[in-house]
Amino acid sequence: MASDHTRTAILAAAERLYADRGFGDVTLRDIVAEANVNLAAVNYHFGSKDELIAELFVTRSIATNRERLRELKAAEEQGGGRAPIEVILHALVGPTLRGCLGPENQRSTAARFMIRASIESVPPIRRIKNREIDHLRKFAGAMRRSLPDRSDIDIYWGLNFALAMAHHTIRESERLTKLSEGKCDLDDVEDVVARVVSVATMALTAGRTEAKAPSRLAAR
Amino acid sequence: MASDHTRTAILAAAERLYADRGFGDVTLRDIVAEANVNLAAVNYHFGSKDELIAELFVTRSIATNRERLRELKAAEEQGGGRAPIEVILHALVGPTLRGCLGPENQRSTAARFMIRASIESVPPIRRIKNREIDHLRKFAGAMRRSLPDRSDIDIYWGLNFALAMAHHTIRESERLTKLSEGKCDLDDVEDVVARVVSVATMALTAGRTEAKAPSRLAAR
DNA sequence: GATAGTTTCATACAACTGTTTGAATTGCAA
DNA sequence: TTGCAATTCAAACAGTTGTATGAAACTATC
Repeated sequence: MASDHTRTAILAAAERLYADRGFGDVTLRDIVAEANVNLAAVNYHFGSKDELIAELFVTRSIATNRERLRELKAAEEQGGGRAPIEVILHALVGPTLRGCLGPENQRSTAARFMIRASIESVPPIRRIKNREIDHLRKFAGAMRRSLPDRSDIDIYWGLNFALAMAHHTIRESERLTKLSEGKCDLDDVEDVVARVVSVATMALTAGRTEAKAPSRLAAR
Repeated sequence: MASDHTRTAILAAAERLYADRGFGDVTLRDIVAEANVNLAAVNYHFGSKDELIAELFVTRSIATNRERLRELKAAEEQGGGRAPIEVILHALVGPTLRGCLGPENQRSTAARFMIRASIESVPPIRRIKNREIDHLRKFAGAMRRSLPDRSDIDIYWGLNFALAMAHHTIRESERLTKLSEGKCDLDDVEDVVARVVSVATMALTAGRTEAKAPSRLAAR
């Protein structure tokens, strides 16, 4: 019951501050000042600072994961249980990239928070990330169904590289912009997604079939 | 002058502790206890905690960078100013991967420290990383010479993806092992390097020439 | 062996952290 | 209104942090 107003205000303020300044130098006192609530409110409503961070991260994580699985499921249903590998990879990296890149001024606080979380990775967040493996396994399964002639090893490496490119591009987007002197346009999110998916697809299909047609050809 | 013994002991102890437990929860008191020196010694010899961390990181960084440039230069000289793209990529990701992967028990403290630095990225380290762009530009230059028909945009994206795969694999090596149930062997460093180089090469040469022969064919 | 410069040491300091406390206030039901 | 629970609040707490101090111990030079 109750208005929940304080709770909400703390969550919003914390997300904003963490997104802007990182976990390292944002204190509870900064948060409650920004939220215009009393210092003790954080411990009253959340138990501890770590639980506050965890709640923020979990909320955003399950939103992203749900989005990913929604795309994946739709693709597999349409393909009769077997989706093209590009579509699977698109479902894997699309939601994250779409959430975390794009014009900075229209990037949501939630997105900027998740970028921070991927850069700094404080203990409470690291604990949660470890539980993400089950979620990734679902994608590995879909990839195996899509490319039944590829070994598990190759599947996992492909999955790893796809996530690598997506996350690294998010983490180091500033550096890539500076390095390329603006030539790499990170605001064109769909182009970034297409590049990541394309390379990951090549990684998974090289020396086997054409990149375009995931097939069930010869075994290794 | 002087024996430098204290200085050295502090550096060694700090590197070991940071590598094992992360920057977050290693205090100066932990370090001086491990090094068997007085608390004030850190400030006396290094000025501040941040300067100690910075010194550790720059030492290791320039070692890695020197190694990378050595490989790159040798390759370009042998190729008469133009090295095959695979060899350039090998010089880019090889030293880091070789330093940070491999059987855990024979992984150097320096390597484990650098992994930490890439995961946690505290302020003094972040400041130094920003100066790494000049170093990367040298590789971009070599890649451009190797693939003169590719646009700068593609070069930078290829560079970005190569670093992405290498660093992410290091950062998340534990997770990949767990996810693949040990099927992906991260101790076989040369296999990992080959995989990263192979995928990055494909990314840079796809739709242009065969992956094997970096050539000077038709323009885009 | 006295002197000057460097290095070590125990200790204190000042600031900041997340958390707790217990009293005041609020909101709502009877 | 009365009573009771939920919430807010100011204040203090307990712990830790990096840093500074000034005296002691050492080292090498003359």
